[in-house]
Amino acid sequence: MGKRGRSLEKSARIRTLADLAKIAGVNTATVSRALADSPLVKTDTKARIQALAQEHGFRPNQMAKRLRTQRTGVVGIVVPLGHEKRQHLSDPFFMTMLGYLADALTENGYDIMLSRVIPDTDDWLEAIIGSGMLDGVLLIGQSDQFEAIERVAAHYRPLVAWGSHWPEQRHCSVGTDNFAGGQMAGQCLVAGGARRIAFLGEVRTPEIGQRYAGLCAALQAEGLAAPRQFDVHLASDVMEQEISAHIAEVGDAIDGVFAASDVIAMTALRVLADRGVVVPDRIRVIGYDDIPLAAQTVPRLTTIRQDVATGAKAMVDALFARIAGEDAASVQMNPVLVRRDSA
Amino acid sequence: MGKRGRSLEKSARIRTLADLAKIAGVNTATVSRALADSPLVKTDTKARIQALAQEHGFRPNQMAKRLRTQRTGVVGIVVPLGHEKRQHLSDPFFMTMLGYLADALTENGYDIMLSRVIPDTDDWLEAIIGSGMLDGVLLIGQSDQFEAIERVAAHYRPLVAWGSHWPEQRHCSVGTDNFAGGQMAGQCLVAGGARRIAFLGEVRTPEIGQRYAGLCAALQAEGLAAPRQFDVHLASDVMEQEISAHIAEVGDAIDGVFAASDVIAMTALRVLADRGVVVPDRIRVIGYDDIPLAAQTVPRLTTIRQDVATGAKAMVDALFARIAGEDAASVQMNPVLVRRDSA
DNA sequence: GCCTTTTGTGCAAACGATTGCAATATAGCT
DNA sequence: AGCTATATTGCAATCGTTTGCACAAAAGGC
Repeated sequence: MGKRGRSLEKSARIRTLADLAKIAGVNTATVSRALADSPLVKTDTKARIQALAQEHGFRPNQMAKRLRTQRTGVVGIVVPLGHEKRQHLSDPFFMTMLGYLADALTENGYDIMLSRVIPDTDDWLEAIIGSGMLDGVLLIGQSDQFEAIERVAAHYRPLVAWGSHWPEQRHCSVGTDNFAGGQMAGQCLVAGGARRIAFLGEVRTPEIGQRYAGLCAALQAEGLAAPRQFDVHLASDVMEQEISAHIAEVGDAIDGVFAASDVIAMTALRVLADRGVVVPDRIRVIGYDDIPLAAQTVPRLTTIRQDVATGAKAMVDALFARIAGEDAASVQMNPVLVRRDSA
Repeated sequence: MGKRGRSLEKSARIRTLADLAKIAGVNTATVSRALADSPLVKTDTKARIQALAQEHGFRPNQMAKRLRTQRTGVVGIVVPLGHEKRQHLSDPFFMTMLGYLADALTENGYDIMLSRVIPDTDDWLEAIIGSGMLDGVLLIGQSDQFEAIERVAAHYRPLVAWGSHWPEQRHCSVGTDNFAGGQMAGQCLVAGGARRIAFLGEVRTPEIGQRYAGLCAALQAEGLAAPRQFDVHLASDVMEQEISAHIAEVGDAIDGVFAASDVIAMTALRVLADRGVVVPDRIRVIGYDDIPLAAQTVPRLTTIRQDVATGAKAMVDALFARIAGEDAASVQMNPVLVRRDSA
């Protein structure tokens, strides 16, 4: 006839080290060490405490642990959306990257804190870092925030960004050689017979800007006219209209399209199909990234592959090195042309 | 002699409330209240302290704050991958969902902790919850972990899952009526003239199982034969081969395909194109989800839309209610048929 | 047996914030 | 001026761990 009816068997829940210490008849210190599997505590005491913990489903409070150890075990993954306010966290390339990063981090016992940031104030990165919650930060893409990243990198080491690398750059970045990638795309289009080429994508961000630069260089090397460049927003609801308008504008004046990403390329493919333009016969199309779905389009998309898996691994390796206080240089990987049916 | 003091502008960094309190000449309590914009502290003191904090770029240590307040301000987003060990966090539907969830949570001042879990031990959810790091948990998909979720939901309230709802279910779920969606898909295929239908997808998870059940019901209502069902793995590198094999196996025996997700449908479209099968004339294809890229396929994919945006909002609303101690019922939304060109 | 080592445990001080309560300064009234 | 009500600020306890150090018990050496 106890008043508290529901706590039948299990007496008060074990929530803290102290609780557990009490029922184990030892000090919290011992419990703490036992759970950490410290060699300091006697083997049977350890076993007994661990069993007790298991039985009561006890898990130490992470907040307290982190406060005490000054190690959070959390790394932040941040997607800066500076140039693309309406974009949702949905670009398949970034998402695949996120998946691999998540894998690598979880494997190493780190938790992930995800932020999708629209850099409105200029201290967005400082805010994330200064919260004291993070052992390190991974940026997926530099967006148009190169300056902000540089500034922070000057005094904050455990920071690695996916993206471009510039000669004078201070922050650690991992990425493919976008200039080379752009060149390859250009050469591929030209080799297929294309002469008048359009580039679909905003060139304001370093990554895409370099791809565009590579394309220009390739065309120039062949003695061809500079490409026409069109801005394209990544928000899915406007992209198709924009591309459609651009294609309509250039009409027959082009015979090749280099899209800044596969999603853009796929949309372009769709728009061209609508207009009855046969790809690649009439217009050749090449994308960038090689997202999984790129192999499933009709026609299959020719594209420049960025190897996400090794890229993610490189990012995490670099980050761990920097967390450990070592130094880690930027890495620039080589993109590879994946020749399929669209160019 | 002047005392050592404020003249050293660049002196020791301000890291703690105490540091700031010292240079402000007040107690930590006042600083704490000032930064929290408490009405208890005098307006000018407040302003002075805030200015000082700003100037030194001071941000309070979150770990300490959370330990003290017992509120973490973090919600966990967990993607259970029970039935699909090789899947990376990459299904566009889940990713779009993640984006919307991230938006809604960040808007409300919550941080996100992302876990991609392969439920190897059966207390994976307990482990996540018991860490004391999370104010609440959002599950993106139930996978085949219905039992585990139910078990935890019995004693842990702030938990909301995307997925199916069963009559006897205890945990709060938000999702579309998958049975109805399956029915709609079936009816659409039949209305277009299809008679022998294949279902592409594993029926082990409740969500997809219900879609399949809906399809069966629709066919039965029309007096048609039961559909053929094929397992398909979500890992992108094997999916195409699997589907290809399945299509080859049934050969001319089918004239309609209902894919459990748009990604599967897109791959099916590709496979059919390879075989020279004209969609929808020879085989009609319908997908599920309506991911952004579904509108960009050739031919454009007919599909059953799940409204991610309102779904995510509903999940977050329910979670907040539950965090606040209120009760929130499961919600089941109506899927809608998006008729495009593939069926 | 006495004096070192070696093992195990316990004590208590951090970690850096928040907050109930006490204390003081200021204002408001006769 | 005297006294109360109110606006500010300070004190100190607390959140739940970890860990340096002291300490006790057992073991080893002579």
